[in-house]
Amino acid sequence: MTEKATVESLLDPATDTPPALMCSIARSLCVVGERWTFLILREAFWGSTRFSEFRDRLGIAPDVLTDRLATLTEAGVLTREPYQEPGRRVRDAYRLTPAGRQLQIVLGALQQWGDDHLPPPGGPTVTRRAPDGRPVHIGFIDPDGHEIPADEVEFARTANYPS
Amino acid sequence: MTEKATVESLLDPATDTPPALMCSIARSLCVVGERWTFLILREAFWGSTRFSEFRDRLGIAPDVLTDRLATLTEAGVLTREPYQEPGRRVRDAYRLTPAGRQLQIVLGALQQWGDDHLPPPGGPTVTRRAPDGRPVHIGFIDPDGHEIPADEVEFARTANYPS
DNA sequence: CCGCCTGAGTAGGTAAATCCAACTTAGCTA
DNA sequence: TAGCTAAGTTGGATTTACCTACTCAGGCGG
Repeated sequence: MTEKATVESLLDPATDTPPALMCSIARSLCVVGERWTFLILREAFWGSTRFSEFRDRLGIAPDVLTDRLATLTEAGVLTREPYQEPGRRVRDAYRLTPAGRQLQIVLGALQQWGDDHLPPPGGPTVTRRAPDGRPVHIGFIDPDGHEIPADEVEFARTANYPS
Repeated sequence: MTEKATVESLLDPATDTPPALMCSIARSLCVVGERWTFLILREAFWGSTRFSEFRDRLGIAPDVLTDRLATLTEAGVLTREPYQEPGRRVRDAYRLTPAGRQLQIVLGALQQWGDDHLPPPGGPTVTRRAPDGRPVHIGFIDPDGHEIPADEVEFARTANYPS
């Protein structure tokens, strides 16, 4: 990982990547694992679309933001759409793609863990609710849509797992 | 974020942290958001407990590994336990705490997203199965244990959300 | 047309994190 | 007492992040 690891480079047999770096978690982290990326995504979920919104809300350096937005756009997590307010010039809006929206589960899981184990004074800062108003949590689910307790889930490497 | 952001520093009113950095996601990322951390946790879930196991499986630099293990131990995600093989000297084993085991949902969500959107050639490298053998996925669940589709979940900032 | 304003970056220098290889240390064994 | 090994530590080079200032393009007012 001396150079910036891309998904392509991890999967390229020519690079002698340690096998353990090739799993789905490592590939996801190539896209979303750099510093600031999850926070940028969080802002995108709250509705930020413009460069200056991300920069101002997060206090991130502009060159780093440029880099992260490019990585996310190339990976298909965000799209750039030309966008024009009346009487303003055209500019780009960064919006979540369907693939990006599916990262909501990852963000929600991080949020849930932080609420449970690093509680802020004053209680949680965000709630997740079903249409009927009841609280929603994140967990493992079987094909019928029923929760499976975490300690009953069996993880197994497939034949395709890098040895 | 010029110095290493700790959970304590984010919550300390004396530091003028941008408010958006104080949510549960940001606090979780102080613990698990640094480079290598998720991969170390993945190895811990697969059963690695010793310094050399993490180092050799991941190819991580030993000084970085020392730092990450210390961060995770201080945050209560791992514990150090003295451990002795017969005929060997005592050494420390790093094991997941209950709080650490709950990160399985975050890792599973990353894995699921990678399998869905950055598919490896040859199919998924890991499966998640219920005791009856059926596949398990990760998603939103109501208090009765029934799945809620992601697009029906409403996220709302509470009064405690930093403005 | 001309100068000004604004959003969206780019550039340059500094600080910090990472990487890599070599070295140290503490117990056990011979 | 010397050697072996796991678990780090240390020093120096490289990469990444940070921060400030600057550029660039389009729209607007005059």
